[in-house]
Amino acid sequence: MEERYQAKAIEEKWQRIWEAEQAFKVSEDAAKAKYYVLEMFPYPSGRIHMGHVRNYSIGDVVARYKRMRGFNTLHPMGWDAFGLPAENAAIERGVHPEAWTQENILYMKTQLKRMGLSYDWERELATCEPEYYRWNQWIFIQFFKKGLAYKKSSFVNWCPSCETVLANEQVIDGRCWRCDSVVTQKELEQWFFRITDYAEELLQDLDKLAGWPDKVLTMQRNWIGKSIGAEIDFPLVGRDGGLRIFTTRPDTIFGATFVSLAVEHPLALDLSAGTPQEAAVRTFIDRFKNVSQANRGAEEGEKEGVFTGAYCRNPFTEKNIPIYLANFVLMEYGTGAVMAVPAHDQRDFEFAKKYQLPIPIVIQTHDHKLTADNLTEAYVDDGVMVDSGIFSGLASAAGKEKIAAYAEEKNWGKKAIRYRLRDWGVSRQRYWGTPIPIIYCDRCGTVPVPEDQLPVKLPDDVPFTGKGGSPLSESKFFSQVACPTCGGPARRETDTMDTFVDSSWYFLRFTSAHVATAPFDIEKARYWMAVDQYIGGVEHAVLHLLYSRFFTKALRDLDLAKVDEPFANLLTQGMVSKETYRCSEHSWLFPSELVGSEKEGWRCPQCGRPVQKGRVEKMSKRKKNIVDPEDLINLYGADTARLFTLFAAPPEKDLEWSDQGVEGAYRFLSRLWRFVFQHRPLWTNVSANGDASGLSAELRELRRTIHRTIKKVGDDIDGRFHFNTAIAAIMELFNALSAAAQSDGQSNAAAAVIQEGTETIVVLLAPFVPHVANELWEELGHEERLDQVPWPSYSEEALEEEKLLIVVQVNGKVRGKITVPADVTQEYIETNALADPKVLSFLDGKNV
RNA sequence: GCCCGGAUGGUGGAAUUGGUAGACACACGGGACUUAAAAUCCCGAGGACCCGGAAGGGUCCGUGCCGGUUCGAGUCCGGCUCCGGGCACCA
Repeated sequence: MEERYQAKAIEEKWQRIWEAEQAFKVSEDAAKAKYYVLEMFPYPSGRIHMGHVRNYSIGDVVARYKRMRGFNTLHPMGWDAFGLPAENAAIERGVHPEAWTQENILYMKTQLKRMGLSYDWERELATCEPEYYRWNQWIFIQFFKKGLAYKKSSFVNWCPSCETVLANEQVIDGRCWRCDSVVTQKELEQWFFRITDYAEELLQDLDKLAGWPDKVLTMQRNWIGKSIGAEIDFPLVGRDGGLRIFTTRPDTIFGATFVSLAVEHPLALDLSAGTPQEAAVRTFIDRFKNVSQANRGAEEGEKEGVFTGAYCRNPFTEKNIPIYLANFVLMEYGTGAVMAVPAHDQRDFEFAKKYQLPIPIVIQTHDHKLTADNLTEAYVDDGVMVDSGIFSGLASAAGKEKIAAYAEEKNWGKKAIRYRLRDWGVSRQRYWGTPIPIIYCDRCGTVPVPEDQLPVKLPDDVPFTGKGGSPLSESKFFSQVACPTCGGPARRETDTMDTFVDSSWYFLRFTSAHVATAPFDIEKARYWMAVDQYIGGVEHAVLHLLYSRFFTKALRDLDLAKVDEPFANLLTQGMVSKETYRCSEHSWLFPSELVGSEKEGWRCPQCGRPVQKGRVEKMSKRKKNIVDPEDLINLYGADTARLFTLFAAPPEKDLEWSDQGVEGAYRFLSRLWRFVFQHRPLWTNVSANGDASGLSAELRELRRTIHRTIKKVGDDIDGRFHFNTAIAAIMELFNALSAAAQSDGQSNAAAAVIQEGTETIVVLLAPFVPHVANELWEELGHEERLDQVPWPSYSEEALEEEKLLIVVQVNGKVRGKITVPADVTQEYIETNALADPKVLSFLDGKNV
């Protein structure tokens, strides 16, 4: 190798070596401590982007570091390969989703390999392969048998223009994400997973996840949304039965002056039958029933309702109160019926004002300042119960308990707990997903596909039209099937599964990626699970991470998984952003398109208008602020790309892209490279034997710096993930070595310490910039691959300070600095500190 | 509206437990090398002010704003402002 740093040749060389030697292949080894580090696997969109580079660079540092620390380290990679873009490509360009996906996987795999990521590629998997998705189907059937998968009719988001169901996350402000049509509601038969069975455990076990960011824990807690309250029956007046309501504020029940129902409530129409209100109610229901919840208020939060003509009795006040339908009541939460307490609930307050319903105060502030007249908004805080019969005078907190207990005693209702979490609808009317392995027979009903007939493969005779309905039903042979139970004519389910199913257990599959007889090998999973460190974007804080936790628990209850939680530690990395440029006339512009200069101001290439440097935003094609990792690798090499993304910001923070910063990273590697080749000739006769005796004070200090750096870099990587400060410390050490080499590069003693320092830098850099570190290690005359070198340990003896700098503060302000030998007494320091003239000048009186 | 984060030089960011604020890097300025440029190397730098011929030395201010605790606060407490994110009629 020559004296110029040539990233391309070095990187190709080491990637070849790692491949040939299967350097990162692992298997179970009971003798070694295991470590499982996993980055969220990518969707094969075509090319990797900077978010991937950042995510996988972070994971690779952890993997390589843990390996050097002696852990048996599992670091796999695969493809979340089902999903909509492949189907859209098929519709728009006539490529089969399978071909499109495989091509993308192939290309992205070469890109990842060029990053030098230390994956065990033998465990590679793609969720669109029948060998993978057959186990989605198998798990579905196990869930079905346990009642965890079930079918029910439910309202779904429906785009009338695309004629398809939309997932909640595809509805933006009540409109379709693709065509911008107003989303409606449609009732469809859908398959669900009973995730709500695990609501309480999913909530409780968040406390076990000490290694997760608080932010994510909070988001999951809110998503599960546990509410404690009571269900109480309000008997109907003039007919049998009652309305069961759910409330978290039973203490306000004496203030309930009406009841509100969702338009979907089963009794909604029935109650008005035969009353003068019937027509109005029918109109109201028709107006709202197909409108998605997000679109039900004409304006933000506008309350609307209609009287049903019917009454029910508040069991506590024994008064008859009217029943209304209201546009803001949700059928899916609670019971679809709400006791309305206008004085103490803002929605009910607005509703009562609008329809002139009474607003009695039943919770008073402690200074009794609420009156019917001065109430301008609902009083929703705690207080003292008033006008509440025998409960008057109780604090509202105590009242909640007492009222609920009283209702239970009288058999009017019971204490109840509700969650916002809904069961997980997994049916998708799509082609490119896992076929749901169910057969419908007129005689036998809903029958799962027998396990020995799995996988139910995707048919390849489906036209891709983009029209509504399930594409699988267009296949000539797919749907028609003999009933597995009776042999009679039957039809297959033609919906496919939500792709989140695929990603809910792939981390288990990685422990035995190619086992053909089970979703994963139980013993291997027992060895590797849980994932010790999971790394990915915060956008998955709820859905993917919650579904994976649910799957892990459900598979545990099927005696497959042996852990309660899949991911012991979670790191959510920030996004990669860059400045944008925008012309008022011609929208977003690439920086390279701009004309003019930084000093004179940039102008638009089309209209010549001045262009302002815009906000720093997440990299996106639309905003033209992307950097293609491939260009970066071609220009500087993978090591530079890795070094910059790791150095520019701590992993959990957003990273602002800087082209100059990349240059800086490259310069550092070049400088190190040159340094090694320049000084190596001096090291042929010396060896770093760690013997410090006879070294000058300067060299002893240099050795101290070396060992301090070893300690700091280890501490920074381990658990803290402060890669930016770890790299900064390495740079500091390098600066110190450079300075030493310049002032005293000739003596044998100095050469030995500088050699020790240089080797230390190369080893410490191995997790961050593996190619150049490996190459330099070899150039330094080492036979064994740097990947196999253990992480260096620091010497306590070398760390020991001989002299200490003592900062003397007077009233918190630095007034003097004294240097003392490390082994002196307290009095010695005090005496010297008080002898310092500067300190003295600030000490008019006594010292503390 | 509710719940989480965050705010430190020209910029990205350091400061791990309340103890020298601004490590490291980028950008910038100056110098060396060069016919020249690039590359490389060296030096400088928070702000205001003071002493000195100079090298240098010193004082005060300074971590979004106001207040508090403490010998001492970027760090802890109370009250705001702004920015980012999540949830959003959940009874």
